[in-house]
Amino acid sequence: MALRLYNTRTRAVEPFVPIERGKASVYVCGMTPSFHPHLGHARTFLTFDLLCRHLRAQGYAVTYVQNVTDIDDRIIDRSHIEGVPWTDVVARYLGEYEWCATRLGLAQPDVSPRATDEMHGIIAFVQELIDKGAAYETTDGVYFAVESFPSYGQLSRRNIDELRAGERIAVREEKRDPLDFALWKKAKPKEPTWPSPWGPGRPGWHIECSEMCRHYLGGQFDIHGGAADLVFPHHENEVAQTEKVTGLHPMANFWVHAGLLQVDGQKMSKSLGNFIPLKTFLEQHSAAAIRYLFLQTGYRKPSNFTPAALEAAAKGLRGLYSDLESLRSMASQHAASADAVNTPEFDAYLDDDLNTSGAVGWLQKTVRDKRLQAAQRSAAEQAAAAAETVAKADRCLAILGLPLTEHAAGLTAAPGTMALTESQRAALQALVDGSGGFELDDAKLIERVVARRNAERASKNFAESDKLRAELLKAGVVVRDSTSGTEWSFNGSS
RNA sequence: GGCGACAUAGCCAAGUGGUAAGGCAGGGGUCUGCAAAACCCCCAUCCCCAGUUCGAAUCUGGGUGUCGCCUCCA
Repeated sequence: MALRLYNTRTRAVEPFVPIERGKASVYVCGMTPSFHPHLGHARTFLTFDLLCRHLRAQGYAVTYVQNVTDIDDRIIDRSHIEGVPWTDVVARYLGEYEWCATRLGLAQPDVSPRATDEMHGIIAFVQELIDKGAAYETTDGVYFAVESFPSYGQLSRRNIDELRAGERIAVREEKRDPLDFALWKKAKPKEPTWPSPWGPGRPGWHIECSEMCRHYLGGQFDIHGGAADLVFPHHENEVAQTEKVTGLHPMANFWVHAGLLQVDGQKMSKSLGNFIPLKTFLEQHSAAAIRYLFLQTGYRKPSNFTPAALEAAAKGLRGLYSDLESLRSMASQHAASADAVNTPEFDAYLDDDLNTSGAVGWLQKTVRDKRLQAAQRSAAEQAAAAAETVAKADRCLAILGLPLTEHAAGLTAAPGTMALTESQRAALQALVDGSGGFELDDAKLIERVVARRNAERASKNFAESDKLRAELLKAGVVVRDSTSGTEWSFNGSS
C-alpha cells in the first residue's frame, strides 16, 4: 500500500509518486502576519504537519518549506491602524504564530523563508517574466499578462472569459486585461520600499511564493499545499508565474488543499464576530484536544467548530490515553521487540488520502480491545501483549502528533483553570480552619480537605463526607475513591 | 448569476456495489456506604424521488438543503 492523495490539479485521488525516489518536496503557503493567527490557521498547518509526519514515517526524506509573507498590503494597513512600524506588526503577529505553532506541536519547517529576505530573487523573477514577454510595466507597477499564459484558470477550473465578465470595473486603466495582477507595486507615500529596476517598491502578492518554491525546491516539486481559499487567485497566479518562467508543467505534481474551518456553521471572519484568535484559544484549551478534533474530520471537508465538539474530542482522547495508561502499567518493565512495532492497518488509513478519522477510530478500537484481552491473560502473557500494544499505539500517536507524555497533563485541566478563585479558597479554608496554616498553597489546602473527608469516611460519617465532597466540587475539584486511595483533580474544561 | 463541496444515529464522524468503524452524549445492569472510574448490554438502513443491478449509503438522472469560492483570506 502506498500513499494516495487527492490532487486539486486533477480533481482525483492519485498515487503519490515522488519526482525523486524516497524524497518528498513540500511547499505550504504560510502566514501573512498582519493580524492574530486564528483557529483556521491551526487546522491548515496541522493538516500539513500530519502529511509530513506520515511521509516521514513511510521513509520519505521530506523537505518541508513553509514561507512567511512578511510584506503585504494588509501588513501596511495594520501598521497605519496601530500606529507602529510595519516591522513591529510582523514581529508581533509572527511571534504569536510561533508561540502557537510550538504549543500545537507543529514540526519545524525545514525552511521558513521570508519574503523580505528574498528580494533579489523576487526582483529577478519579475525581470524574467518581463524578458519573456509575460509581464509589463505601468506607471504604478509591473503586471503579469494573463493573456500570455493560455492555461490560466486550469488549476481552479475557472473560465477566463467568465472571470473577465464578472470583473469589476477596472480601476487600473493601464492594465491590459482586468485579470492581470501585480508582480511589483511601485512605492506610495508612507510605505516600505526596496530598490528595483522599476524604481522603489515592493512585491505583489503571489510572486514571493513562486520565487521561494523555485529557489528552495526547484522548478518542479512534489506537493504544494495551502488552505482551500488559496486555490484562486493565489495558487492560480503562482502557477502562471512559475510555469511561464520555467517552461515546466506542472509546477507541483500534487496540489493539496485543506478544507476551511467554520464556526457555528459559518465562515470565520472578523465581521461575523466568530473570529477565534488562536493564542487565546490555546491559553484556554488543550492543544491536544483541538488536534484530535481536527484529526477526527477529513482534512478536505469543511469542518464546523463547536465547543461541544471540542469537549467530545477532549473526552475521547482522554479515554484513549487512559486505556493506554492501563496497558502501560500491565506491561510493566516488559519491552516490545522493535520489529514488532508496525501498524499496517493504521498506515493504510493514512495512505488513503490521510483518512485520519478512520485511523483514529482504528486506534481507539484496537487499544480498547487489546486492553480488555490483556486483562484476561496470565501475568506473563499480559505484560508481553500489553507492551506490544503500547509500542504500536505510541507509534501511531507519534505520527498523529499526540504523544501521550507531552499532552496528558494538558488534558486534565486547562492552565487557566488550575487555580482556585479567592472565594473558593475562602470556602475551603473555612472547612479546615483550626488546622493552622492559612498560607497553604492550593494543592495543600485541597489535600487537607480531602484528608478530612477521608477521616469522616473512615468513621462511617458519610453524611459529612458527602458534604465535603460537594464543597470540593463547588471549588472545581473532583474526588475519586479507589482501593488504593483517594485521588483528586480539577474538573476544568479542556 | 458562474464554479465547487457537502448531506450517514441527539452531536462529531468513517465507510464508493454485498446487508452501517470509532468517539461524545443517552438508557439498562454489575461494582461502590454514596459517587466516580471500570466492566457488560442497548441505541441509525444512510436528505427526497426515479432508475441501473441478484444486491446501493455507496453508480446514474432529477429534486431539496447547507456551506464555500468567484474581492483580502489558512
